[in-house]
Amino acid sequence: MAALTFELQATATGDSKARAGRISTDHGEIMTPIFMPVGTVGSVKAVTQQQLKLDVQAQIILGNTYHLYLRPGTEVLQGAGGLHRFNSWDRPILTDSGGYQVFSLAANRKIKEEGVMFQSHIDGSRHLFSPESVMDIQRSIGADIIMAFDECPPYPSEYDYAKKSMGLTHRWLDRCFQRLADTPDKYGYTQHLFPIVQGSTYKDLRRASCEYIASKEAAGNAIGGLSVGEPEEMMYEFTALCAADLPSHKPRYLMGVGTPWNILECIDLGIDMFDCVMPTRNGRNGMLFTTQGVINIRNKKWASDFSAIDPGLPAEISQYYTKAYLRHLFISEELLGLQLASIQNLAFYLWLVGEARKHILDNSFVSWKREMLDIVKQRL
RNA sequence: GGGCAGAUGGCCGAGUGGUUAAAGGCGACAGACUGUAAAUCUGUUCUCUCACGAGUACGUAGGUUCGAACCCUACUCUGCCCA
Repeated sequence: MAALTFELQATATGDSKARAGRISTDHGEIMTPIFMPVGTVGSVKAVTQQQLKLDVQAQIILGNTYHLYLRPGTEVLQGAGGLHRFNSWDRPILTDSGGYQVFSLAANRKIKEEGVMFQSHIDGSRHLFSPESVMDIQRSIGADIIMAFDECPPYPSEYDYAKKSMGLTHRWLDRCFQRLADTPDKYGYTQHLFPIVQGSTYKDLRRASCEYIASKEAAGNAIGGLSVGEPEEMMYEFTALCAADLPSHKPRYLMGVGTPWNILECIDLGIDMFDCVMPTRNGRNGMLFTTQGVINIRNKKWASDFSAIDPGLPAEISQYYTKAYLRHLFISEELLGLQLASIQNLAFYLWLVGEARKHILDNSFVSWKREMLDIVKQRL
């Protein structure tokens, strides 16, 4: 079937590097810039697939190799005919490789040249993740876009460690490409590997990594190892550096970012794809992102606020339910609260990137972004 | 009418002579969360003070003691049992 293609539709003028584009996959199109809801274990927590389509307007969602490998396991996923059929999501899917778990499960793993020995967070059992096994697992999951197996070094990292880690990520990348070339697509559509730039917070390493990654001429390129605790300005600095060094005719994916203002800034720097747990996790913890600003819905001030959750957002639930009711749901630990907050936040994120796209297309991105930043950062 | 048990901070509940403004839980009030080990985690929660610190507080009133939430007496209230 068709290859993954990227059509660059517009680029902002002046200092802005923002662009609008269209990614075509065998499961449909993705209009960029885009935010991708995270559905680690094959489920965007607390949100149904119907809600993702109708309320959130999600175009592509994520899954995670490490988590899906542990549960339900590749046998079940293959039996289902891949993750799309398993979770009934017929639009594009991207799977992260487990590289982030090398970082977040640091206490339970050991990194070697061959790969990473993981101890399952579920039952403590030991598993080896190698570039080859991770490609095989992602073949079984069947995502449209699959990520290279990388090491995401912590911040801060010593130069020597960052350099060695980057080298390892690059060698693993070669093995990922090789394995992918050696194995067929399983479900009749094409899977595309995105390599990941590393190099921690060292400019020469980041440049070298970008050069190496770009030389692979992959369908799209990702920037990893950022938003792991470094100052926000530093994250922007390295995003700018990497975005400038990665090819402009391929989508650029900034992994794990971020807040609404992070996303606006990074769109400005030339990023096309984002993912982050923030809208869902923070939503479940009572933090709402709205077109008016940020709300902690558990705060007493909302107890008798009968205005809509977010009057400025087109999503139905944002209009239909009130802040006071949503607060009540949170205080009462009603599950519906988790669902409404998650949908609100995701719908807001998708609205935000959609608006950004509109303003890039009609060449008004820069002034719109400036106004939007102030609103979106505001604490209500 | 008699017997027994009990009364602790918004609530539940530990404490039975000094290191107790009083454990713990709940509730309440804030904060954190960035390729998800997260419907999670952290902090505050008698009054006054930015703080140091001071003042009040373990049913009520009195007493013993250098010192009492803790011991004694009376009273009030609550629960259970017997009439």
